Amino acid sequence: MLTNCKLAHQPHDHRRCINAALARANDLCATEGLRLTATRESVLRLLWQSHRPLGAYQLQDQLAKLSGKPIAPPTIYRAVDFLLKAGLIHRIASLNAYIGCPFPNSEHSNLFMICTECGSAAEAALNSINELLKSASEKANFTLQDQSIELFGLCPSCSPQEQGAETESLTDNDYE
Amino acid sequence: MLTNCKLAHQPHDHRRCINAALARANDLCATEGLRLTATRESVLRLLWQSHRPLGAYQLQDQLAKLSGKPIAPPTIYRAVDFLLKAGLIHRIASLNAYIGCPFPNSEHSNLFMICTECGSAAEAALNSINELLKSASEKANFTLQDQSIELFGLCPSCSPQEQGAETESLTDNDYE
DNA sequence: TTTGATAATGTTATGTTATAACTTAACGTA
DNA sequence: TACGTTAAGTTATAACATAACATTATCAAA
Repeated sequence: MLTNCKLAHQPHDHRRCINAALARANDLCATEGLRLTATRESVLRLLWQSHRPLGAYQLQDQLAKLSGKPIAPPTIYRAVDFLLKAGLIHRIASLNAYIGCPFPNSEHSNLFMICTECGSAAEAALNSINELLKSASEKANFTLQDQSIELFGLCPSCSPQEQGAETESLTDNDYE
Repeated sequence: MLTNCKLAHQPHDHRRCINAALARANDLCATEGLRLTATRESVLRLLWQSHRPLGAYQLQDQLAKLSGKPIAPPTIYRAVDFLLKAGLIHRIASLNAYIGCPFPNSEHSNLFMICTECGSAAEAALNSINELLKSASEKANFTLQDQSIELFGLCPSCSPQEQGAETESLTDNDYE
């Protein structure tokens, strides 16, 4: 399992997340001949500022504060569309919100663990899930094109159970 | 796998679907002491009229036509909320739309196969998926409360591949 | 270095989905 | 009947998203 659970659900220094995300974004744009403009970069930064998914109008407010001038919704949606198409962020449909992708170059499950208490969300990629969904689709003669898996519950920090249990079986990236 | 794939994705007589759904709804309401009022029943009927998920404002239009008088959004949303809480319908977040639940009394996976071509949607319940998601959550110390799995692709009727392949491995309810 | 094509952004308005807040009607019970 | 409860009507608005068109930036080719 590839995931950013530990980072996403626990307090930590986001600057490293942000820098790593920007480095990945710059790489990708250089490779693909895309332009990471100021607005797009700001939106990506904002999404990495927290591990909570942010809605378009939250992004609008924050970007307006940062830039000191009003920002219109289309500006936000354009930046978001660009980042979505580039695979740098994801949309979480049940929240109408967006979140940075921690491993844009890897195989995806589009699986998110969303904390109903604190709002944080972690992404995970799981081959076994992908295979299971693929085989279920085949059995149903359904030509699978895309998937979205949203799990709701309590993140480690918000869970009532003892925090002691370590998540040692996870391959947790550090993204430095 | 418990599913209504065959029915959902192929043309058939919806009257049996509707009648079966209403029977289930009446049963459930009798058991739980809930009221299936005229509005709620109409919304449930409309949702079973097609196997396409319908949005709130589609329901509004259709209900207005049926009743011959304008219907306000809250009326629809109240009926939808009631049916959701009763477990008689589901919300498909990526579509902002609602669909009847074919097996309200069974274990759920909240897994939908949504055709990007014709818009039909089938529900499936799969123990193996539920177990996999449960164990992945446990590994991440995530206390799973709820889940939503939305698969996008081509239903059997819209798939380019030969239609001949039978879905014999499915336990497909007929809901009569 | 101009020019012209393309990409990105600004701007205004509007479409779409969902809910708040308050009022009225209908139903069940004593 | 009066009362409590649940549902529905009504109006307005919040929240999310896009259409349509004008303007500006970018960059390569003439």
